[in-house]
Amino acid sequence: MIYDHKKIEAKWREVWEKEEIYKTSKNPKKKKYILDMFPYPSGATMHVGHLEGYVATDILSRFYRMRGYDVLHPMGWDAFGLPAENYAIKTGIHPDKSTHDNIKIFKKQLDVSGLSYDWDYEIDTSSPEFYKWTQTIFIKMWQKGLAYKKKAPVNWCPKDETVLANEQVVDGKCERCDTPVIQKELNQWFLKITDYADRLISGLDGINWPEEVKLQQKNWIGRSEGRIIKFDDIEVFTTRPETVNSATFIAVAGESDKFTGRYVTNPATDEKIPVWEASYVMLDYGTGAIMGVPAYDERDLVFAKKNKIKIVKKPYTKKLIGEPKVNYHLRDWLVSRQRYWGCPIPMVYCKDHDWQAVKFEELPVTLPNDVDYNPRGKSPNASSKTFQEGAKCPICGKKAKREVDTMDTYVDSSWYFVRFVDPKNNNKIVSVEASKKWLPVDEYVGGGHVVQHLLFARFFWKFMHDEGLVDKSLGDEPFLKLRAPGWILGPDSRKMSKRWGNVVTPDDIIPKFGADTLRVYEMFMGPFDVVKVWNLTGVEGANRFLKKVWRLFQLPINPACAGRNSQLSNNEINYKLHKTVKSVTEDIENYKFNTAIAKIMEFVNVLTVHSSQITVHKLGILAQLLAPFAPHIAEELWQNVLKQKGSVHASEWPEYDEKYLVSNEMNIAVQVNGKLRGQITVPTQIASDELRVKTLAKKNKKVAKWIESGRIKKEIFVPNKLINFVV
RNA sequence: GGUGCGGUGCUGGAAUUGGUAUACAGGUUAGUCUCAAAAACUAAUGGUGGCAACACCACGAGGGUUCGAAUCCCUCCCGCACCACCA
Repeated sequence: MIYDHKKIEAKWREVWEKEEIYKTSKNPKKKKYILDMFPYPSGATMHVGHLEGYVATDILSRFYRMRGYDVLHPMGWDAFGLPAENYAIKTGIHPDKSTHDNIKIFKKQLDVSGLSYDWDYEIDTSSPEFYKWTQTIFIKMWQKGLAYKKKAPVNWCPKDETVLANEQVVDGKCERCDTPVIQKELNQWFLKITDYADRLISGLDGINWPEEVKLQQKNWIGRSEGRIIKFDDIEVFTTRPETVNSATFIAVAGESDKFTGRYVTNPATDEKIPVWEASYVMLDYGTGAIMGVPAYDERDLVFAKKNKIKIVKKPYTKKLIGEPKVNYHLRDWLVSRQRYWGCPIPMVYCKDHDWQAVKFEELPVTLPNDVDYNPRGKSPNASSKTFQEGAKCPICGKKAKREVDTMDTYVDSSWYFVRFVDPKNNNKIVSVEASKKWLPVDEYVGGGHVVQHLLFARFFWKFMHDEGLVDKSLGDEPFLKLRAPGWILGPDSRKMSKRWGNVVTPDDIIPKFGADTLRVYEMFMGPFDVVKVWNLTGVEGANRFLKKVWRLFQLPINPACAGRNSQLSNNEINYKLHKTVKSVTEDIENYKFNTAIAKIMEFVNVLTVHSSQITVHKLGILAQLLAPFAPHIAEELWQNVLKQKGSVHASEWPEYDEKYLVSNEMNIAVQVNGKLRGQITVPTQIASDELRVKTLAKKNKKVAKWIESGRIKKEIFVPNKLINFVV
């Protein structure tokens, strides 16, 4: 029988679905919530890079299930967003239709990859059942004063005709279309994330995240401690108040560098100093004005020299003046979007009562279908004839006007992981029981570069936690552990893109090699978190490995002749078996999937060479170790070749026994002056006996040659490992 | 400019509580099988010298600590990522 991945994979996926082996426990005892960052179902198909993280969480989910954990491993769709709307403008196809068509394709791709999601927990942020609760949370924030509307200069993209958050402006350009962003005064809704700035920093200490991602969060928040000092009516912010007596000018934010003609008093010296406009001072940081201290600050020095301002260097003052103040780079989050395909902001405007929230029982405020979503500088919802129907002030009951803007899609992804634990609850965002059963997220996998998503999601969680919307006992961080897969580059070492024609999709690989090969290759490519280059010969290598495993299982099993035509004793092979189980277990826990596979390969090689040692027991363990990585072939081998009862994925993960991890003999390295000169093999019992090892080592011919000429000055003995003679 | 991460065979990478460098793959070469090819299998594969035993040299470069350094410290070079007039 040859390895026919097509037959095997389709067959087992059908069986798994019928037998519902991935259904989530209703009553978890030992829980693990394992989560991917959910995808935006775009028109471009998923490529092998997207799959990397999904395979990793699938391996973890299968592994922890086998270890007796109750696992929640859901998947859903970040379905609102600009691309679907832009597509609609171009083609006339409604975003709801194109998005859901895409979801079907994505889901199919995930399925053929053998991913063990429980689709009963699927969510879709564009469904009224979901966004009803997005609106609920928005209103709860408004009630707490955390959502407010104000006129503000905002970043405006003239091409997309929408405002952008600071985070969506890259080098002064729109992150989506690269159009230069302009400033425009508009009335906008903001969320007061700045109230949480300090907690968003301090919370990082207790969570298991990559240091670089934590650092990015800290930089983004950009906390700096300093003082506000008054120079007459001009306030400046400084982090070095002790240098105020050396301040020789004031600079306020301006377009070009020029003297204003004004002078103000330096409160530390009582001297009159000039007020300048300077382009290097930013309007929206601190007070928009600085004190110029050319003696201690490089940029101030450059400015002073250029404009012939005097430079004075005095020792620091001991007495600090001004008021202590903490400044942040982080701004309040602008969430209004003048767009259609998003969650409507559930607010109404009443002439007498200003902005009011729609009553909870009237939610959701649904997106109208009768809109013209061509951009005309205002929200498409304003063009709907039905959208304003029934809008009334919750206080006086008179007719009111609905907010026509929608929310930034980052709002949806800021709390979706909460909804996943109780996705069908019609009465609450999430029930207390469900939140206590599963939250917080234990393993979160996705791009570490998404600073904003992680910051916003932590902010929402902290709010929900403070308000008791999720149980307070769950702590105030939502993602206990985070790991980010490294990019997979195309075969030409460039980022996969249509433009380069170097996109590799699962459909390019699975029909020919199978999902198991794809999964094994992706995990074997290199360390999970580093950038890797796609290489087809590597895929063939992974396929060769699975074929080799297949052939190994076809060999006759005959325990009676074990040890007869093999140089390996039972003890030795048990040592290798148990060591493999130990390392694979530890490697999976630590996301070291590449070395886990390498160790399985080593064991396969051992069994292939010493085929007389093959037993059902050993092959069974091998199939189990392989199961998280290559679920289909493992199942076929487990059930059909080894005739085991039930699914390998429902079997109990093998335990290793410490007693087998001690072999009979040990290799001791012998060094002379730190250089390896020989090796001796000694019985394990004496491997830590310095005197006996020393005696044996000196007798070794190769070693003797190097020590005969001189007297041994020193001997260093590391038990079980090595002995070093210094001559 | 700042901060962080990294640099190991022909290639991807193992090895980091200091203790036998190059696990596991990929590639290449030779061989077996075949009319031939593919597949599969076997062997070799860091460099230099040597028939060989063996020796010396190699973990970006240089230095240091140590009996012993890919691993720790210092200086420099290179690459990647994020932030960037942040007062």
